[in-house]
Amino acid sequence: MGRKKVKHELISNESVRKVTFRKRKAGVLKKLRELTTLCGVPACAFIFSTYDAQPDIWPSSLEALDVLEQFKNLSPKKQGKYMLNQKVFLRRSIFKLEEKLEKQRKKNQELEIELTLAGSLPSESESYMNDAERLGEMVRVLDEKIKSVTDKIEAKKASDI
Amino acid sequence: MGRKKVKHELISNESVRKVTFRKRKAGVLKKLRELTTLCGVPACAFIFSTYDAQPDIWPSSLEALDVLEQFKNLSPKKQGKYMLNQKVFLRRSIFKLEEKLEKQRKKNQELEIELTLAGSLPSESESYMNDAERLGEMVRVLDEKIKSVTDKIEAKKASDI
DNA sequence: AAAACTATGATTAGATC
DNA sequence: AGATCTAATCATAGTTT
Repeated sequence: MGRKKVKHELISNESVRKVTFRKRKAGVLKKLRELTTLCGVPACAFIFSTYDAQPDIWPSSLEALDVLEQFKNLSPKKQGKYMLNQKVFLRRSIFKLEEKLEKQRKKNQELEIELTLAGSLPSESESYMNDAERLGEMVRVLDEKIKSVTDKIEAKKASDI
Repeated sequence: MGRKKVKHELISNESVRKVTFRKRKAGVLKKLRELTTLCGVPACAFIFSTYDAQPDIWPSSLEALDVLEQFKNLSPKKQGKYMLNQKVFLRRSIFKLEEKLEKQRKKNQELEIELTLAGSLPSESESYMNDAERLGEMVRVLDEKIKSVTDKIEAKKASDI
């Protein structure tokens, strides 16, 4: 796209890379938003850019609620009162967590600005390790999630025999 | 894009929606892969499609390792022996988790196929609640992650006074 | 139902402000 | 450094196989 075809490898020029990152990040997130809107499918993305202190997380939990709302519109007749109550409950609890998250995020940003000015923020190599740690933690979380699904399926299987 | 401009709302026709989902999911993931390759930035995405039993998770942890490798190429002179050792350690532990994950994923798929054939897989409304639960869990994980960062920053701040 | 095609709308690389 | 522009490439909606 654009004036010239671009090789699929790391952009060597640092300033070009940064500009490309900002442009394309916006593009990817737009595409993801369109996918969720057009197809009524919940989705999220994490981008651990070294340019920003915090990873980019999309969408906000608040927007995720809108996506869930679309499921409601999809098959309204299949929803009993119990289901509705549970949904209201989940909406509330997720909303509360969202508020807490937003507050802590702001607090973090303020602290980071202070620390950057004081010149005491982690070095480049340390922030690299942070990315590795984050990915490791993510793998562990996925591991647990998949285990819990396996357990549920096996429990259901056992109860159906 | 394409023959006609499309409204940014849920596609009402189910078969069209499914086809669009497959096409656009591939597009989004391609864009995300390009972003990570061109800009040397770790990223991942989760798509909780109702079409597939398992959520789409991108990329594999294995590919995430390649992304980390690019950081190494970016600033090789800044890396001490200690850093390198830690990286090797993390690579190994992540690789082990990846193997475990892949095994469990396969096991899950087999069980799901069995259960689908037996007609005992969760109903549509139940799978909706699953999505809500998953999102809730994700918010909780993010909450914890942000808290740990806050704690680290505050600890560092205290030690710098 | 899935893969290939293709006209056309969307994205973006490089240039310019 | 960041916003805006636009030529050129890319993605995809609708169509066909």
